[in-house]
Amino acid sequence: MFPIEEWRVNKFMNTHTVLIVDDEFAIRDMLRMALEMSNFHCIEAENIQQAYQLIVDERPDLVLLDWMLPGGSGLELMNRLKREELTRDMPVIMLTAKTAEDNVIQGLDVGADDYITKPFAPRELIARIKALLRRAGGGVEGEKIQVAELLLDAESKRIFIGDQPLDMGPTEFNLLQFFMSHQERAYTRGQLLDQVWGANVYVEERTVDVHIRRLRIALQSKAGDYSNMIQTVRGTGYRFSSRGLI
Amino acid sequence: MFPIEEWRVNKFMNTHTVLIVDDEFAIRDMLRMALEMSNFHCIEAENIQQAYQLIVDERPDLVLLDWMLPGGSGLELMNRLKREELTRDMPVIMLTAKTAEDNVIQGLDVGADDYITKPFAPRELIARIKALLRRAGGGVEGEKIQVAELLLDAESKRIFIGDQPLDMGPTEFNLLQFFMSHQERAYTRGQLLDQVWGANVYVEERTVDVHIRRLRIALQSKAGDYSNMIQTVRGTGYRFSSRGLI
DNA sequence: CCCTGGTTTTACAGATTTGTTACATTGTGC
DNA sequence: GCACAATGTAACAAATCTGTAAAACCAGGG
Repeated sequence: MFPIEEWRVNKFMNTHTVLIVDDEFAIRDMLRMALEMSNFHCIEAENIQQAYQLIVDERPDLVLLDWMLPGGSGLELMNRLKREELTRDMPVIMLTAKTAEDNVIQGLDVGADDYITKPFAPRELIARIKALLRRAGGGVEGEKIQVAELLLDAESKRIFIGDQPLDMGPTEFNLLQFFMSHQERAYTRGQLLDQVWGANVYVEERTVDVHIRRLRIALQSKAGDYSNMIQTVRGTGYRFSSRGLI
Repeated sequence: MFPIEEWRVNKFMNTHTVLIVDDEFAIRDMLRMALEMSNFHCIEAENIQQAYQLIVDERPDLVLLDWMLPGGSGLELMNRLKREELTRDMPVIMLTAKTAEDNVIQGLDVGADDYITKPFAPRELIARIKALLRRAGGGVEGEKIQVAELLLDAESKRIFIGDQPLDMGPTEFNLLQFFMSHQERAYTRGQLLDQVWGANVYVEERTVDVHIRRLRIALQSKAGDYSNMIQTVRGTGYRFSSRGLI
């Protein structure tokens, strides 16, 4: 396989992806600067359409949304995000230019999770982002999920059975992480692709099977065999379940 | 979302209908080619009137709509679709050309569920269509129905007696799901075929008997025997009842 | 530029599910 | 009790789905 330590050091380490939505290049650049300083990974959009695509495709952990955008306010996007199941609980911070109190109230009303008025101190922005991410679940510190002796540590990106670390690839890890945080529910291959790979990536559905297999293999270790928690749901897809088979 | 019958039919036949709206024959042809390669069923319209007609008549699963159309832009159709209850949930992908002129509208959110700019790779189009169909149809209610110790968990697609999961095929599961959500009522074989198999599916009525038998067998487990809840209504068909047999 | 580890595609084998048929059994009205 | 219709059963071949191995592909590091 591969040494786990190594890919842990890549750019996805324990970084969160933040989508910056603003039409002014200068602002985007400034924000990117500030965020990357604090180890966030940034993607940018300059209009609503681009933003929506990126949100669906890349599933950022948080959205920084400018209130004023040409051709439809950020409010429009906001509504849309809150309307759809897939994006409903993605945290959004609204950027407002002036301290018009109405705007602030409106922004909160539509479902923005927080707001910040320009100009602002980078430290404040970072603080708010971290707070939101923490609140959104998972948190910057990384989560741990345990089922019986099987322990997933999101922060270190490792899986243990007891205290024996398992060896598996990044995709297998992500798959397992998704499964362990969505137990007892059957997912189609398509849904798994959406959730684990990201929407709109073009890969064959059968690819999922292959990774499922590798995950199952990885879950069989001297310390214990948890491979039967990854269950096949014939005609549908797969499911993670700590309850017995059949 | 979609009426359940429709969803089932599509699922069963594994073919979705896509309406292509574009005034240029060449484009329509190209799109049709790409789509049929991936097992989609295509219908075409070259103007808004035709398109609307087809949408109402044939209820496609998804609409591919060109932005530039003679005699009223695609925007017009878009608005209409989103305004009407009947068509509001129909996913629409907007085709936009990447000319400077069109950049003006780039930022506008007209309510399309996704956008793709010409020229595009067929693979990308297919990927986006699939993702969208998944999102549209994926709102399946995750219900749990319990009768005595018998528990149907739609989300995980499993049946339990107590906490012992049962083993049965997909068709048996669907059959039981239908029965458990329509208890105390007799259905003819024909009705069951319509409801569980999907409308306009050609299978012998006696096939139902066979699946009823398989379901009954599945409902007999060490943990309990619920097979007598599937009752024969002589001269009519079958019924699910939690009250005892007559 | 090649290596290397990881991912995706592909092809095929094996397993399960499914619809049908033929035959057995049951129930009903006479 | 008989005849007949309706339903239960078992077996089978076709269709589908999943598991698996291996080849093709890709990106990053030397």
